[in-house]
Amino acid sequence: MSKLQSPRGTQDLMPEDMAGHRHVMDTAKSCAGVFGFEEMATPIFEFTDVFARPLGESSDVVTKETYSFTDRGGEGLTLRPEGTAGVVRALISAGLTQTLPQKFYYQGPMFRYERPQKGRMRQFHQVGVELLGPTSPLADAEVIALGAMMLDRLGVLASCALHLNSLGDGESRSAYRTALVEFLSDVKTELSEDSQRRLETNPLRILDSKDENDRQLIADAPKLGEYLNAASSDHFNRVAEQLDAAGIAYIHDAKLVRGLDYYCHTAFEFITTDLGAQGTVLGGGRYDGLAETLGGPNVAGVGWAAGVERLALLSGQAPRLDPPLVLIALSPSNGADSNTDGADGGMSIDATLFALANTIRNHGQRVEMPFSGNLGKQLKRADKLGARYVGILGADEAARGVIVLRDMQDGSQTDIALDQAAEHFSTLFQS
RNA sequence: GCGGGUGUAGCUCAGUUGGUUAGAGCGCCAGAUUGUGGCUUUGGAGGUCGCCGGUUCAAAUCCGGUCACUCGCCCCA
Repeated sequence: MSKLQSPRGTQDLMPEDMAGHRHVMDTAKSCAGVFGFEEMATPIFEFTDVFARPLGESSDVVTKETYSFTDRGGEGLTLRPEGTAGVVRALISAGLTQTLPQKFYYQGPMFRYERPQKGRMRQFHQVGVELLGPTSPLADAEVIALGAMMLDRLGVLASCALHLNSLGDGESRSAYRTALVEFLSDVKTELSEDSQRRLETNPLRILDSKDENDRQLIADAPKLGEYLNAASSDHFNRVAEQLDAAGIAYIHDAKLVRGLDYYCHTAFEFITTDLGAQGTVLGGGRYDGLAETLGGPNVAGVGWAAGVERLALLSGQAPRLDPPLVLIALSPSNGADSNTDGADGGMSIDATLFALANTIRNHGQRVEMPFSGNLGKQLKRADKLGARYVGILGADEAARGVIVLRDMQDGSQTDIALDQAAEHFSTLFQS
């Protein structure tokens, strides 16, 4: 439409959009706080290696979707495509691996060069939590419970299903991977084009192929669950046990896999049917090997990230500004019947009103002062702002030392003594 | 990266087999009401029909390209 548009896959967050984002972020932060997760932030760009190694050199996110560049000093940098790698890097950088566990909440923009769709942007926003240190299944359950609480507070949990699976530890996973590749290689030519490619790059991904023929072939494939070693299946069972105890419903989804290489054991996604193809609203899992991959000590971790845009789309109306008190000044130029600059030595009407507004604002109440217009126009403005009460001050009232308080609902007006106006107006909004 | 759909006023959309001044509702501005909002009523502003090119006496309408949005695939939050 206009020639001046934001780059593809980006969007301006105008107040009504921002209100939705803010609501999601505030809700996430407060839920995280209840669980003891404190907010932190990492840079929006990192050395490219921070993402390339842990996410998988061959993963799509790294090979085709990053915004990477060389800065003026010759450093290879990448705009973060996700949050976990940066958080773990920061943990190591700060030496916090000595004082575990650590619980972090974060929020901010991520960048992936993808074809935009509803709920999928090139610059998008995530909220996320990371619990670093514990290997216990309790940690997995705690993190999932936190996610469920947030979704519930946002009113979207009811339309989501929690899918849960175990990818097993490294040993289990590579054993299964070998078995799966062996099985699928025999029927390779029958697989869809995409899946034939995935057989090379990320065979586990074939499990959640949407191709009907693929699905039939997969039905007879070896199951991941059968390849879990004792430690892995025990871990999974204990996570499930905790969720049961907490009354959190889930679906054991043997086909649920993760796109990023660093995941092991628990993998989970909250999926909705209300967003078309972009149904995953919150996803995460355990990533015990990540810290070591980055070159740090062996630190276990589990966490998730949720898409702010997607949650905002689902969670409906977000709170906006409170209704204001509107103060209207009438000066000669807009209809008053005498001058305003304090012939009796007092303050002008504008100044009186401005001082009053400041006092009430200091009490935390929103006050709006229309900048111009006659009384009718200013009242119209007040109505549009959603004001319940309006204060009107003209030369008449100033001379009598009062201000008119108008109730916009029933149209009634009363005089309030000017020297008691601040207190009176403030109490109007305390209910 | 691949395939389908859609681009007309600030917003939601009409616009006939190509035909002369491109419309509606909502919103916006102003008047009726120069110290009283909503409701009503009257009037007004606002469009190079996404952009570029082609066909034609004539293009919002047909054709090609391009950009954007959108749905699906891919990928993922």
